Amino acid sequence: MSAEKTPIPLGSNFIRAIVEKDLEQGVYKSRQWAGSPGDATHHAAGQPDPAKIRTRFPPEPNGYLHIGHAKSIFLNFGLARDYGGVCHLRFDDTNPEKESQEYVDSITDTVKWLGFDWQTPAGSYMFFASNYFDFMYRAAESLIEHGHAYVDSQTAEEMRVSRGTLTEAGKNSPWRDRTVAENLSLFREMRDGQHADGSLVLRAKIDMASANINLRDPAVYRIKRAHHHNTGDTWCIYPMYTFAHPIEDALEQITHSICTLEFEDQRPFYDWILGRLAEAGLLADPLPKQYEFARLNLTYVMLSKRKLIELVENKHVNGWDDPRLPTIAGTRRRGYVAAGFKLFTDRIGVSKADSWIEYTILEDCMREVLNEASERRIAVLDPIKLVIDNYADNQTEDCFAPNHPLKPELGKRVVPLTKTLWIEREDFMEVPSKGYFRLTPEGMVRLRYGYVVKCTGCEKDTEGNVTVVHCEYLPDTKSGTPGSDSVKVKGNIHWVSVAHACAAEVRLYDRLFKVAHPGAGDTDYLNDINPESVKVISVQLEPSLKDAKPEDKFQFERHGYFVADSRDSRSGQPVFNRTVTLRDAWQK
RNA sequence: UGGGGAGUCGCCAAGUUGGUUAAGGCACUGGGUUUUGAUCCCAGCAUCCGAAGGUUCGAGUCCUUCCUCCUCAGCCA
Repeated sequence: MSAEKTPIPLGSNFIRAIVEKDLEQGVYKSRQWAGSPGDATHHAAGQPDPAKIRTRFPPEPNGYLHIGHAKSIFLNFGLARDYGGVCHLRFDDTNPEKESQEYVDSITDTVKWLGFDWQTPAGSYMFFASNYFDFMYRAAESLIEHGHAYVDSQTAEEMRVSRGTLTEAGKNSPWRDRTVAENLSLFREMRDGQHADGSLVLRAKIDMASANINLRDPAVYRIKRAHHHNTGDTWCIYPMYTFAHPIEDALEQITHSICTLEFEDQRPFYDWILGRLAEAGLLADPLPKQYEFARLNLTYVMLSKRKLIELVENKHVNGWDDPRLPTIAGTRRRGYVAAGFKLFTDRIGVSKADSWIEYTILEDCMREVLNEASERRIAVLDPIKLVIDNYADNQTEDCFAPNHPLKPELGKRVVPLTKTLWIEREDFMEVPSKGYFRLTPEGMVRLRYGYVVKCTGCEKDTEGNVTVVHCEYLPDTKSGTPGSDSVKVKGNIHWVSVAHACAAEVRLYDRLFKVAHPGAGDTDYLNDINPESVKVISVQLEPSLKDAKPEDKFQFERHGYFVADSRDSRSGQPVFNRTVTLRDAWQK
């Protein structure tokens, strides 16, 4: 082999580099897997883990997944797929007040739709943090027994004050030195419901003077009488995320625990918990490691979970699957496709730099896969009549339109031509602007898949609006016949026979926000909502579109990609949503 | 003013232990093909890596100082 530089693989990023290095050094070789999550003894009785690495996608079921989650899903599932590993879908359900089965269902739907499955020949990899509550409780007692945790009787407010500030150390709680026995019995009383919500809290005993505020004796268990969607009323104490998460990862033998940047400060605590539990023999090396990457920011889009909930609950949009929303459910209804999200995540990469991705990148990704995948159809969105004056009144003629210009194997369909057609209002200009090459008085244009026609004039209403355009066709120019292109024209317009057209509703969607960074500074993001984010219009479709089924996707030639709405389409009466326009070098 | 991060072309983003012409994608600009002003093809597009010093034969990569941005003070995740 020569000493050439090896080419950088496409999609290389710092996390893949870490995984490759770990694999090369055999860091995780000694891991055991017992077939299900569990503690050190559980896995010790298992087999060497057939999965080279384990990652996880750990959503809290308190909302719908959005485009930012798609980035994380492709990262985690993609890593597992590419390196002979497995990715767990794990519901991080440690706060019963915010979580629900509805959200669990929407999340599983979304993950499946994006193309991933936790059902494998080796078993199911869907887990719930709440199924580990028993172990977590045991881990908490272990911490107490080893002097690493104590029950604090301070109020939340007292705790806040004694935590100190960013620049001043905190003060020890007066309850910090309770004996192990006292802590243990108090903690058991907490579990047994003998204390009021919020009256006591279990805290890790680390260092109230730490420069890292997250290490100033963080809370690990709180009393909260709430019904849990999975464990019901079994518990009245629940673990905090910072305590629970590393444990969830360890029980599942996760190797690479990937999260977003805001958890970076939490990593020392993540390692601290795991270290203490390993010392106690509850967990075994090698322990999971946490890595952080920059979350997705998209221009013109709101990806804050809290604000998304607000938009839905305050009816600024129509539900979680409103096609203007960046939820996966919304984008799906808009006509976005999983392959487009895959392309998108590959294209934007993964790094630790805060960045804003231009929304057009996502749109381009959708165009790219939709162009390849979608059959073409004709739709006139802003119809005016075109009358071919020299065409026989009652004649109907078949024209043949290819279903996909790049895929002749997809065949052709018949579109009927008659004397009176619908054409786009914008395809005729009485006084053409510079460079315009569609229909103009005296001008010639081809009726796509039909004849070349010569404009002869137009009719207008009293306000001067064009109502009907007149033309004459050139009989020897029919598409597909010999010599049809003897007359060269630059313009090419689409049309639908008035007698055959199917009238339908189309929703033209635009961005939900009119500014690149909604709510930037201290402004209210609600003021940045685009009042024209949706326009409902009545259109004329070619006859074959009448039978479109919900979620059928097409390219409406010269317009863009459209999808039959999954909620409002009826048999024989489809409603279409515009997914994204075609690129247009003429306008815009 | 504490801790933890990040700064490479308009937007992303590769850049192993310093090694000689700074990947790639998107956008953009030219040109070609085209019965979608679409697609596709071809070409161009950072003497420069937040700034200033320094070490070195050689620095985006090492050292020093500085600047900017993000993030942390929930019994949320």
